[in-house]
Amino acid sequence: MDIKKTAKIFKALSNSNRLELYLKIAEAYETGFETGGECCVADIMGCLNIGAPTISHHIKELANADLITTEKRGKFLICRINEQLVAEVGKMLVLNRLDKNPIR
Amino acid sequence: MDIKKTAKIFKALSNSNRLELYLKIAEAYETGFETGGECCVADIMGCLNIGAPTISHHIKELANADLITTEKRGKFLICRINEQLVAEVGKMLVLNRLDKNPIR
DNA sequence: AAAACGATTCGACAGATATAGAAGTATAGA
DNA sequence: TCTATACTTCTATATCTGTCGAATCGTTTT
Repeated sequence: MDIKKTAKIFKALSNSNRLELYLKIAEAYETGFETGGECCVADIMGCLNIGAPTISHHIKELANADLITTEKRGKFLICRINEQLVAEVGKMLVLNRLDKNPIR
Repeated sequence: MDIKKTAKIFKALSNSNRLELYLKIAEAYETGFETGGECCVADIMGCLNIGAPTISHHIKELANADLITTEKRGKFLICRINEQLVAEVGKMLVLNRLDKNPIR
């Protein structure tokens, strides 16, 4: 993955409210068996202390960084985690020094 | 780990140059057997197209997020990865839905 | 002691960001 | 069809950020 895209991903997670937003979606994704792991904006607005326009803006940023995907269903916006990308980023972060230099 | 601290870590990695800086340090850390995995600012200045004051500033941000530790040795500043924190963040990012919901 | 070197601090500034309020759009329900 | 709901768009603003040049500091070399 290229540096600019990676930085963009981190930037999307660099704001407390946006990170919390992301974690809420991830949580719904992990626990949501029946619901299919979905999460809509109104659910979130209650927990976070920010207005709807701001949430809308944040969601767009998360989607723009490919961290989530969105889908309009009726009047709701459904958010889902982009599982693959998240896994990729997670791997990239972790050092593998110990594998290369087993003695240290 | 608390949300604010986590957001701060991501913010530290959210700028291309700073991320590259971090990766350079990580690289030195991974390959640096003889050197002890250290890395000084002057080494970096060559690769990145930014001035010394900016690098100094970026390093402080990385250190402030606990991603790296620094140590003054003579006129050099030595940077090292905070291996433990990085591993922690990496883990936090990864979803564990599959473990919880093995059927899906 | 003087010069060179590596890094830091300060001040400035253009550009980005988070947020809100007001108004708008589209869908759902009565 | 009217109203309510869920979300978006637009606009404005206060704050934050990345970067630089100039000056400075501490260490090493000559």
